[in-house]
Amino acid sequence: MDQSDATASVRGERKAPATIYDIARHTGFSPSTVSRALNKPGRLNATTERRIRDAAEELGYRINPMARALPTGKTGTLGLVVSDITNPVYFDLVRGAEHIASEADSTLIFADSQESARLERSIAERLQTSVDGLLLVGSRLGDQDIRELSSVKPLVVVNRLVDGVPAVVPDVAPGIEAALGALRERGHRRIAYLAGPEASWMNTLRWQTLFDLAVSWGLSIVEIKSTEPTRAGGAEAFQRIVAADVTAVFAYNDLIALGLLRASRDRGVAVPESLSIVGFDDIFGADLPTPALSSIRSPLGELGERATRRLLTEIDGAPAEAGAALPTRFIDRESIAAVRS
Amino acid sequence: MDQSDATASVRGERKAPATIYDIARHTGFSPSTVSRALNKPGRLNATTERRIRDAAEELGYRINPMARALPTGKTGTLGLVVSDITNPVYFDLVRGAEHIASEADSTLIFADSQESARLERSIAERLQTSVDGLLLVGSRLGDQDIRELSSVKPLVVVNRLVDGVPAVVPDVAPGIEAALGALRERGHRRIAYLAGPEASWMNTLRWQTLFDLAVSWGLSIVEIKSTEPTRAGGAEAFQRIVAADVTAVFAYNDLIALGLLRASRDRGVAVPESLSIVGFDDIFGADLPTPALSSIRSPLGELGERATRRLLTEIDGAPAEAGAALPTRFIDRESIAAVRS
DNA sequence: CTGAAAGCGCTTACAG
DNA sequence: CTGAAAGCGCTTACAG
Repeated sequence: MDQSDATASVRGERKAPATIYDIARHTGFSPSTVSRALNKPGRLNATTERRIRDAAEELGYRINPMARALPTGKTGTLGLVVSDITNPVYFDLVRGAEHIASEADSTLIFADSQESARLERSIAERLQTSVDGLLLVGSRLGDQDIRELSSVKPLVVVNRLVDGVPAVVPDVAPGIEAALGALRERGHRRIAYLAGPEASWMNTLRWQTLFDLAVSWGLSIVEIKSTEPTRAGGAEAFQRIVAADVTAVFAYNDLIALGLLRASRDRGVAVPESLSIVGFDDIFGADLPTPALSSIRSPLGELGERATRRLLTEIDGAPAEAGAALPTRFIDRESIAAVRS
Repeated sequence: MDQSDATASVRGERKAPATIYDIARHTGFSPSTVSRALNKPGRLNATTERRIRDAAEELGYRINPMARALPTGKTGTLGLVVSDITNPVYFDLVRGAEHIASEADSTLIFADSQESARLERSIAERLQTSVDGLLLVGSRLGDQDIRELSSVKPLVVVNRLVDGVPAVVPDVAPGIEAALGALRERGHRRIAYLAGPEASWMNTLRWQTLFDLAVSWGLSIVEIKSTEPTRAGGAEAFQRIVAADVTAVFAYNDLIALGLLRASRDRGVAVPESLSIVGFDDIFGADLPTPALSSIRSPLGELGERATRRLLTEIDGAPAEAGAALPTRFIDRESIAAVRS
């Protein structure tokens, strides 16, 4: 229900917020002095600073960030645009970014491109004029678009590499190697990769890394398309997985893996006895089903921290420091087992 | 790894973005005319409008929303602050809000208060000067704080009622009644409510509604505290649930319910045979465990739409239209069963 | 230590 | 239909 009526008491009574001019009038100082008192503590006569601060407090003054941004060019806020704010993958990344942003006294705001490249572009452009820098995670944009955005304001992409733009990505190899190794030890020889969106850079990286390793180990490996990177997409691929006659499958992400897991159970294919499944990302919920999903986890929190730090240095024009690799690791739960002989 | 070097190519080459003055110079018209051409299509000589638009395009002009906001007081953006952006509960709500915002050509930005009232207040204050209105969902703030925020700019609270401020909340009764009814039919007489945060208005509403109904039906009902509204909090409460000697428990939310479910299984208490569990919110993942969680679902998407529409009318100063009730409903999956005789 | 002035990028009465 | 001017709220050289 709406609580429509209670509203009347507030409506229309909104008083214009106090400005530095109000404080100036109130204290007899000039607006310049007020501005200094509020922004450069210690640079003024202590008592005038005191009086101005008190007046500000009394009048309920809050700085107008947009008015400040005009002369300074700095908004004090960072933007994080994700391809799908509704995807649990990004939770830790968000936390990491928040952590660093707050250390730097920047406000972090989020925007959601809802998996649409068109929307992503317009949101990023829009946001760009209102923030000091942008974090683009899981971007669906083309390299050229990203480069153009990057040329107008500091920007760092996460989980993707684009020539000429700062990026931070995890090292997927360790996790994949551990998972594939665990499978090989358990006798698996025929493996499938259930792919993600073709436009996803990360999808290509995962597939390529897995492919190279499997080949070098003499395992057979096939890529199987999925319709969408969701549980529905995973379920939909079930028949094609079965038809491919593999004993184990890597899924592009946990959503797909979860969908496949469920479909397998529903259609009577036992996981992990008849089919081993490993996902990517270790999202919220991966440990919920029976069997719990084994998954390759990115150090998302650190990715978020690193990316934000990178963005901050980019904004300051400071040189970027090289960072250590951010290795993925394999979280082995219950969805893989020895192949039946 | 960081891709530090590739960056050099971009660094420092950022050209100042084009302004309407650049366009003016470029076309020979005045800035006022440029402004009009860009904002009031049709009000100008068609060919001058054409030429100005072409020049804008050519120069890669993008309006500076903050500069525009100063004289107009309108930013064209709406803010949504959630108590925990990492909680799957809000997914549908976000989608609903996005839907309405985009229909109104407003940009929706998000901010996360990380379950901290202090942070929530400062973020809300900060954001308020940069948006046309604010949506506060699952606020941890006191009524008075919310009222103060509401007095400076349009604001609507979601999932909570505060005297004097526009709000939209679901009707929890139908879902609770259906769930409790299902339990009663199956012979349950002793019920527990595993509570959420005391500061949560929604927690109080759920408990109160459940309590009143149980009492009126002659069922016994107890409230059991939890340490936090998470899976860990649910697991931690397991022993107290067992000690309370109830046959069914309602959990404040699905996170708690999921934690309890898992703890029960781990400690050898069969769900639903020995203990029936029902959660709230039907979040992502509720259907994943075995048994799948039965849960009371809010029409979150509609809540988000409704709240955003309400905010928009508040911004326009239009009168609010009363809305129909937004009933919850019971999604009965596998976590409840008849009490063993 | 403090103030007057110019400027950030835009909009909008007010004239013409 | 178009332009000159004032103003939105702030900051920051430049003087004093």
